[in-house]
Amino acid sequence: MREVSIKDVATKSGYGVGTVSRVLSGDKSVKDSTREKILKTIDELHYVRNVNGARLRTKHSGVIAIMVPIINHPFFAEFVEALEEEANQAGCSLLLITSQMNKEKEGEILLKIKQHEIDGAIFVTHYEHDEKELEGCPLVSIDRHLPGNVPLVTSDNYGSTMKALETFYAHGARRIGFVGTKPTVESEVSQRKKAYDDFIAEKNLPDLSKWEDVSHGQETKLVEAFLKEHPDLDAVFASNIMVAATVYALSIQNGKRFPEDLELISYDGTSQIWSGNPIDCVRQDIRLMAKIAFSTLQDLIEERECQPINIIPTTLILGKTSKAK
Amino acid sequence: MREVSIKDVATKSGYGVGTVSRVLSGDKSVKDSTREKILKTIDELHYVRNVNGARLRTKHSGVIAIMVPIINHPFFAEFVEALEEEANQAGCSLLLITSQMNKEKEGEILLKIKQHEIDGAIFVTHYEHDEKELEGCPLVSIDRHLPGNVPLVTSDNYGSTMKALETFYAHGARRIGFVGTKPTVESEVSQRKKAYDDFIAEKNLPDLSKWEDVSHGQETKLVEAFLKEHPDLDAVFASNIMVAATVYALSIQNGKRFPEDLELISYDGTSQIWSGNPIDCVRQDIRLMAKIAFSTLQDLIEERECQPINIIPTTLILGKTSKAK
DNA sequence: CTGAAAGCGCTTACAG
DNA sequence: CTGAAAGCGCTTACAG
Repeated sequence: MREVSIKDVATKSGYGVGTVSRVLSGDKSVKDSTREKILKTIDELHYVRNVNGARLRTKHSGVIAIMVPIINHPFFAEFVEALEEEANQAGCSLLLITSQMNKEKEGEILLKIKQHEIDGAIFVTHYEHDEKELEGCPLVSIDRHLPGNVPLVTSDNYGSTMKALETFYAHGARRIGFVGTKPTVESEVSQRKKAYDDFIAEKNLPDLSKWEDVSHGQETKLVEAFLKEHPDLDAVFASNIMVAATVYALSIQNGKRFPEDLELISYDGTSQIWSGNPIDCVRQDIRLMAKIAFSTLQDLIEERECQPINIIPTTLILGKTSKAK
Repeated sequence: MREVSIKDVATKSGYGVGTVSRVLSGDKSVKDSTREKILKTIDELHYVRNVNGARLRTKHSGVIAIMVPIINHPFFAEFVEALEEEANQAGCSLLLITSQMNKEKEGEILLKIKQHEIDGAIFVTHYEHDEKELEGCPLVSIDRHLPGNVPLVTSDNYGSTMKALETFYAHGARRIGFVGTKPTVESEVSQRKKAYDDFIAEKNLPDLSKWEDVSHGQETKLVEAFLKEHPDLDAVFASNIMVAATVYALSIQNGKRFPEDLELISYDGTSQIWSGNPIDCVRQDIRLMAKIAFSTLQDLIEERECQPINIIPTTLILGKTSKAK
């Protein structure tokens, strides 16, 4: 049995397929009484529009892809969730692609765009293709400068870190540490470390930092080494929440109390590490980042002008593991 | 400028579009020399196949959807990641839909199937539509019986929980607690509680349980109340890792040591709560669950017979927060 | 306000 | 082993 198509609706309602199509797309020019009759027929026939016919014709799929290194990570997960909401509001579907640090998968996005499977994509990942390949592909990057003129959305990494460090300083901390996982590829995230370096240089403080390229899930070793090297810290700034949670857990196991014995602020304080996660943090406005990223991508897809660099402000959430109020 | 289509390849190579299509789909019947020439032309023209033409014709999209309540959660995230890998290996793309406890979004999946946007979907979520609606839609459910004959994939909730409880008992624990978040809708997850109930009845132990419908992120209150009600436990079984992590964190903050003062085993020990997460657990074989779910869905899509109920065995990971070895 | 027709880019029996 | 042709289901100028 053939599925019911726009033709069946046209025949049964007594109008042409063009008019049915106009009703489907909400075209204002259709007479009200016509619209009603057609809608009634659609209902009677349980007609549902086949998107592949439309996509073939219009050359737009209404699908975008999001590419993240991994999904089981608070920041990436929250970003994906926020992006999905943005996309859905605009009537778009979201294709998920996890790069798993696998370069091949990164190229797949470009292929999918050329295949007209997706209209564009957002990258929250390392990417090392050359300008030539990216040409003509609607792409937006998070936290990382891409070659060509791919727009960038990032948070205020430098300024927020600096502000957090100043907070420690203002409350008397002088032995201020910094621990973090260095990104494999240069990205805006490195501005967190740069802020620390500038800060200690300016205040003439000792360099108590550990900043290494460690894969996700291996943070424990990094943090253990860091805490062993610097057993007498007043305060620690952690470059992300996984590292911060490890600092917190290890220190508590060693009988330390926050903030009395040690202060801690983390970049990236997404909500779900464990329920009731108390760590003070620089909170990125992930929803806003997703919103800007999506609207920028839409501009690109519809060939409008767009902002090449978007730096989203953050909020400092304090009161539990640092002495600030 | 028009994009290059299969017609251009046909014209330039001197063959018909049918033959080009056969080369594209790897049809064996094409002569080697022909294939080579066409491949060369494809390369020269930088031709890329438009999937929407193919989808319209074949009525298959090669896309499936995964629907989870939220993505920022270790179990769901790992499952999605595993499923993506399965799908990709089979040449399928994965559409992500987060239900956010919003019933409307659940209906969208069905619509997308009817619209031919996706070939089928996997549900890891509550679902309350009636049998009629699900009819003819290729769907697989995780952890939850759906109306109609939607195949189910789940882990051995009852048996694994029982085994963990027996472990406590074997090491002398008698004040054994159970704490967990009760699913809003009846699901296989409730078998964990049932195992506890049966266990204490059989061993004639006191009921030290708390099992309530609490939303994700609100586990702290539940656990606090539980620990206050039962301050003198020997052992706790937590129905999921978010709850377990909260039990762990709160107990450590109160000076308890694991496993000396308190034993703890969790259902659902995914790796990333914090790096180095030490909690003993019933580990679900998420990869295998994803694999079975995907292959079952494929069977449905291609109208083959499939197993209606699939119970995947688990592994008990012990040695750190329980006294077992 | 509406219809007839062209065409988006592909695949697949069918015939040879 | 290959070609010509039909058709998947839609949208959109164009004409009236």
